[in-house]
Amino acid sequence: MAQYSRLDGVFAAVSDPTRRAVLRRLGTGPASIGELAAPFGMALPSFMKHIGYLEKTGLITTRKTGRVRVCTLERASFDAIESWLSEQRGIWAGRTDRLEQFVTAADPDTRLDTETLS
Amino acid sequence: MAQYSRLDGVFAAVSDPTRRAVLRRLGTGPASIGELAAPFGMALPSFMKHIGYLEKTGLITTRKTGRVRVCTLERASFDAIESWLSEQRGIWAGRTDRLEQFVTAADPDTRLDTETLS
DNA sequence: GGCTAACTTAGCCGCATGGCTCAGTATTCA
DNA sequence: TGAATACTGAGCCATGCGGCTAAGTTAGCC
Repeated sequence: MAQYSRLDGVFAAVSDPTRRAVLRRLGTGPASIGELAAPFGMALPSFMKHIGYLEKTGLITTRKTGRVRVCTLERASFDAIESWLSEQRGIWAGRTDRLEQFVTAADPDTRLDTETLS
Repeated sequence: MAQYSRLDGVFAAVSDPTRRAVLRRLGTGPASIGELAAPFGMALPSFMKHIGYLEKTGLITTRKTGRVRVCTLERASFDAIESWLSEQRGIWAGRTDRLEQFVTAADPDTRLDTETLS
């Protein structure tokens, strides 16, 4: 059991203030590592871990051009959170059937997470 | 500042599949610790840690009656997630001013210049 | 070629998380 | 009263996170 859901990673990634700040900045457009790291009084390797985490969970993508790595926000990955919220709210409303739309339309991980409980 | 910490905790709490399952179950109504723990092949003290975490972050409240502790979902605490999503989407849309209502104590990174997109 | 900028890799450290067991406490029930 | 139920507390352990430094690599420029 304990199947890993995409949600695990997404929520964990978003639980850190540094990473949320990065996501916020990337919401305005792509940026390089150095540019993103500048506002934080943090060693670059430390900052890179955050970037690596965000990329691993699919919240951002990166591409290296020359010696500069550019990060781009992946807006679609936020849908997992939205879906989860909708699911939860659907349960509160007492109509689980309704959210089948969201869940089945989402990625396999979300489905897995759903059937973990029942 | 320091209004983050709530989001930190909420997202961290929600990043665990066991805890999400608990939240889902509690969405249908209050339940005792034992009742909640039953579906998981987990020692009770381990499970209690999850409950403690959920309570600490305000996602649930608990009350002990006799020897049974009953847990209740605190729906309002989900608003923090909703607000954060709204903020993020607001940034994508290029209008930060609008979401000032939600995020009052945001940090300096929230500001951005209106350029691309409407 | 040689210098600098922009990462990148390797490795260390302290603390928190998520699991466990082995008791202990407090109700409830026969 | 005594046993069973339902937690609760203490403490151990492995892993992972978030920070650091030091050294290496690659690209761009004079």
